Amino acid sequence: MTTPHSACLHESGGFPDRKLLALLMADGRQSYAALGQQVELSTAATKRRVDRMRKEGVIRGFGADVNPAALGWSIEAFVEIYCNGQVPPKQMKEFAHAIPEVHDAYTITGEADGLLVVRCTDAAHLERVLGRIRDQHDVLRTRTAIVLSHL
Amino acid sequence: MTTPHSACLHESGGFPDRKLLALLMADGRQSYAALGQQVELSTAATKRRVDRMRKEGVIRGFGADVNPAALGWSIEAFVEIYCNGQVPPKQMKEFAHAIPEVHDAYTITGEADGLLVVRCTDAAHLERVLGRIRDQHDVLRTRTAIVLSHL
DNA sequence: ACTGAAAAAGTGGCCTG
DNA sequence: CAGGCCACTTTTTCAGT
Repeated sequence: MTTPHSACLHESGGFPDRKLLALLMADGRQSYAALGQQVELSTAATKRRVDRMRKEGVIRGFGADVNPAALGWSIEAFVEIYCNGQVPPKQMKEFAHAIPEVHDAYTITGEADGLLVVRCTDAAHLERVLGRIRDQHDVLRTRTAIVLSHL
Repeated sequence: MTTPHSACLHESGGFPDRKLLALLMADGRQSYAALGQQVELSTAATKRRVDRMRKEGVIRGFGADVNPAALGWSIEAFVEIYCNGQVPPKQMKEFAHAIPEVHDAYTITGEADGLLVVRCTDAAHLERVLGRIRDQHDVLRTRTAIVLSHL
């Protein structure tokens, strides 16, 4: 579910909202006062807009961008999974949740049925995780691409 | 460059740092006071730790998690690119920067040479972007997987 | 929608273990 | 050093216009 309930920014007055989103994506800890100056709105008006966008699901939340290497996750890999017959997204989700090294999971078009983003501490760890993925029911095979550089 | 300068959390005293990172990843707008309570540290000590982790590059920044659909990006796709000979990451980076619909770019191991994460407004838009990617020098072909669901 | 006052959060100094 | 404490500034929040 990528689109929760309401979706697109209504065109009327959508301009400050878009700018607010850009500013918040660049620095999610800015004060409402600072944001307000940049969009030429009062602090209160700025906060109301941000609160509304949060309630609408336009803003899903705020997070920190943490260097994975600093936490010991030195290897990142994309793992395509090829399944037996059709695999409902629900099942994908469940088994992705069961493996903590899986940081993102998608169902996709094309040859593969799913795509996992996996983070591991080292090659041996990745090998073990791939084994666990392949041991899941209905997973026929995997195709792994290790990230060499992130641009 | 995924690892800027210093990297791993020093083990001594690394515990509150890890917890802080987890808390900040879950909600990057919490106050230092609230964070401090959860790690049983004073407000000032909490801020000092967060500031240090920012300087060290452990925390790269803070951002808002924005629903792409709300901005009109209704299609997301992974595009593998297959190149002519070897392609230096620098070149990948340059051409990825040249196409604004490319939101992430990786060089990877395996059959493909690179992987792009692309966001478009609709199928026609995606088709145009794929055309532009294929028109780049040294790009032999692409292999696209459109995201059906994000788990 | 703006204003201003009260409450809360951010920031830096200083001292202790 | 890293942590707690304290004073000072900025920001947020909530009244009453």
